[in-house]
Amino acid sequence: MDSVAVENYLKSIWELGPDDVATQDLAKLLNVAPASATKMVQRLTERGLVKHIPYKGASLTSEGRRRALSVVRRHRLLETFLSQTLDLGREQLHDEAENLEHGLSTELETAIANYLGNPERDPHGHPIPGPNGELPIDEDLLLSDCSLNQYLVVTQVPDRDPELLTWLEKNGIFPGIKLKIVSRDDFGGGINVSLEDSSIQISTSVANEVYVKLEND
Amino acid sequence: MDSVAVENYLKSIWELGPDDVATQDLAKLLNVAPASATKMVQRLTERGLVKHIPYKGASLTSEGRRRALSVVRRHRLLETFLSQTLDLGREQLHDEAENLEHGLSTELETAIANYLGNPERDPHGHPIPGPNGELPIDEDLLLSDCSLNQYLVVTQVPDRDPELLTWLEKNGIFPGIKLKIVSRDDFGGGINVSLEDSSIQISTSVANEVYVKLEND
DNA sequence: ACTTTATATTAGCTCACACTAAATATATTT
DNA sequence: AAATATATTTAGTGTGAGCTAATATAAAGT
Repeated sequence: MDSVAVENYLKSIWELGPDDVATQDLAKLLNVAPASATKMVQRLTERGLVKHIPYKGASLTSEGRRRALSVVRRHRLLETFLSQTLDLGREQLHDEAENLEHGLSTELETAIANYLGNPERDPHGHPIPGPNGELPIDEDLLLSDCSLNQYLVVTQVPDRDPELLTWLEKNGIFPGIKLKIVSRDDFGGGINVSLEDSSIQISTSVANEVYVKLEND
Repeated sequence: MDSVAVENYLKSIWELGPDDVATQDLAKLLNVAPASATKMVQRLTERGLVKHIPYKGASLTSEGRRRALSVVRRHRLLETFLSQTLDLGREQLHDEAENLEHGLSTELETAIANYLGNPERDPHGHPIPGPNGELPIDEDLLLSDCSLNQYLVVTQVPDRDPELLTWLEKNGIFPGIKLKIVSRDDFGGGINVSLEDSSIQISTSVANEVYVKLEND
């Protein structure tokens, strides 16, 4: 079984991937010194889980990817399970799942998946990999890329930043919500969207983390 | 925060306690070499969590006990939570809780406790310590100590051995079940009990792990 | 009381995973 | 193209937690 550290590295490389993951980005995400990340990347390369081109970047081998997606699956199933049983705010889910994911046995993973009816998305709208690491193709659009006046439905919000998530929640932006971009401020100033019964301004950086689909899909 | 290893040692010392816990027993319970257990006991003594008299045995300090009971609380809450949401067999619960207990944050612990209505016992009937390490006095009687023909109710069954637990379950022995000892075989041969609508023989070693109370309490 | 046996501890090693400081590559400016 | 800046890797350490082999202590048997 992979150690907690190994699981976290694999997951992080996957999140930063697909390739040329920079040592520094990895180190920052995991809160370790860059040298520590280099070292671990080398260990993982030894084990055949990572391919590393020194001074260029790291990427997962197919086995590494399989294991990374297993962690992601456990994480997202746990988020879904916790949000469905206890009622925690969407913004607490991430950290709790992060703590528990490493201790979830295959049997319990399966039991939870069955209990939930094998969901395809977690409460943030992120797709849940299958038990063998299959990840459905994600065709969602970046909110910031959409044209004006299209009828859109929010499909995914970011999960890592509780502050941001609380803000989004408070302003009615979460998976399933319908909205429309009504105008675009010049010079990267953000976009103005109208929801069911409110309208708000969203900065470009936030709009870059929200995914949507066309309403009639 | 205590490491997983430290939490496991504290919990095991508590389980084997209250005092003069033998290095060997600890090592066996944790599947490590005796020397490793000695080493850890010394580290814990350094940290003020354990009192150790060399060649005699180890015991928890009050702070050590507090932390051990925190682990036990998380463990038992998780068992209860899992058994209530998913329906796992009583015999799977222990191992799953064992894996997850170390990753349970205080917030989630509280959320689960509230969700469950702050239960006092887990599915095996073991008392759940309070959030500050208070453990209610356990007045249950050992089945093997009870007299013949008393009306008894099972309160606790062991949780560590899935085989045994499956056997007990199959023979109708679990918390809440009423029974009566009808006779006692000589020379440690066990006891014969009658349940609602069956009667079985229970070996002394098993009867030493089942607790009961008088029916009218 | 002495010897044997069982149990504990110490000594010395190993591995995983972190760190800092120093060295080396690569990228960016001037 | 040289000089500077940034990113990455190497070298060297430390700590936690495990192991085996050797030694010490306590308990039991003669």
